[in-house]
Amino acid sequence: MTEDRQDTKNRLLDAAENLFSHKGFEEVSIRELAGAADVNVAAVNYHFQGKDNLYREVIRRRFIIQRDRTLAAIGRVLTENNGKPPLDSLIRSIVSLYLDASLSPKQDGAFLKLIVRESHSNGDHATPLFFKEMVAPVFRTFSNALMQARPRLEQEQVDWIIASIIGQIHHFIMRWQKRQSFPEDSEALQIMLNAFPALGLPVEEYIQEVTRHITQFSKAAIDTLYPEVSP
Amino acid sequence: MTEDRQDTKNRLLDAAENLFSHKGFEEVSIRELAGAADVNVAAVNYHFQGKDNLYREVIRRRFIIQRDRTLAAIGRVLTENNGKPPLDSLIRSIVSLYLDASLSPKQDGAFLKLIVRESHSNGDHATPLFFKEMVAPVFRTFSNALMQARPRLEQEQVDWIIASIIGQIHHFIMRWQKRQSFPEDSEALQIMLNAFPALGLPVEEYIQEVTRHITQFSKAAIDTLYPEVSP
DNA sequence: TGTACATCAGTGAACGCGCGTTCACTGATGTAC
DNA sequence: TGTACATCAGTGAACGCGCGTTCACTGATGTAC
Repeated sequence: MTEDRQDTKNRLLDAAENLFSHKGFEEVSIRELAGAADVNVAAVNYHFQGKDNLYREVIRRRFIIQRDRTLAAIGRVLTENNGKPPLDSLIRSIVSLYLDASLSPKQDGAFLKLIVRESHSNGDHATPLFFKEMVAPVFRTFSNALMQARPRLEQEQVDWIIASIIGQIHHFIMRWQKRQSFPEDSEALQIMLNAFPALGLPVEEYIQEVTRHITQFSKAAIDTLYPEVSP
Repeated sequence: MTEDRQDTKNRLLDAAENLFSHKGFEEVSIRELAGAADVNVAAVNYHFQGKDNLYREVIRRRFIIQRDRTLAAIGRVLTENNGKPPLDSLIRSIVSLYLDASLSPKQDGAFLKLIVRESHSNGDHATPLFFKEMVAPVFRTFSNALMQARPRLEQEQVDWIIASIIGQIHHFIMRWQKRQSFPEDSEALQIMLNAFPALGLPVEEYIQEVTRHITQFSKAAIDTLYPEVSP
């Protein structure tokens, strides 16, 4: 079968997606990948001409999926509200989409951690790709939707608002990841749980609570700073 | 002189602080450190028994300085206002302190990038130290100060507010760092500047603008969500 | 004051290891005549 | 239909490299008698 002939390549892609998502680029070795895919070490270079390319291929595939989901979600909020979406629906849809894709075990791999990782890393393995295929279109669409929701907002104000929302999303994703990486009885974990008890919740409830908080916090700020009705 | 006898060790510490701040733990090799300090490779192990310990020593020294500055700054805002600080003064003091320590070239090393890095890394090189000596006391003090400023706030609400503020701070620091790491004429940089023009400002103005934004955004959210006067 | 020894900072070279990559090879499938 | 050759997925072993670390050593300073 033709599937059989592609078997090694596909198994490598699957293993790579899983391992890269959970550990990041540098922390996964080619031998580890080959082992997980039950494949020879040389296979990575045979099929992908290098570790970097395999990473890029994994990343591109997932980023495009998430980008399309994001654009679709925003589009849905727009059409459901005849082009004038409520601010909180808009924010809520994007926040829950990203948290879900990043943290939910239902998702096919916690791949969106890669976005946070990619945002913070200094590496060049996939950054240009990430900005061109993910950041640019998502920013543009989200930005436009915000201006539909609040027509008096200026572009520069929207830029700042988006930064604050994305910053919060990343931070709450990071907190969850960090929490997971701690030994269950470590002092650091105690400190973390004490400063932020929500990290003790099951993941689905954590996602809900974070979504609720970011949405209401950001909406409250926008409503107060940039009121829509003239005084 | 006794200083001469400690010369190698101090030169290593200085070089380590500089290099680790700018590149992170994994990205700095012992040979690089030794080269920068004009010292033999074996010196790191001789003086610090390993790369990890050198890293921890650098980190501890700097974190303690920054922690004490933070506690002092919050204390100052409190005493200047007789224990009832205006919310925006409180937020502004902590935001500007962190941005300054992270991004300003006036600072003795951009060492606070280490905090962002340490927050997001999965490594264990200095994390317990970081949580115990930095996160815990700063959180407690900031938390108490917020409750002085808004006595009706409950602890759980304060936890969420702090997370949102810290999340924004980290994100704007990250954006600046990421921007610096891009080649001057890259497409990714163009996309970034387009989505967030403030990154084109000189660093001092960037710090000012970010401080202004986070402060007013967060204060507006808090004022609206948790109004101090009963309706 | 002089000598013997201990202590210490610092060195140069080498070690072992894991990494990404390369190379010569196998064995099955497809194609040409 | 049968044979010769090309193409391709996949392999096993080895290569070169940079890493953190170790080891035997030097040479200056401090201490004891």
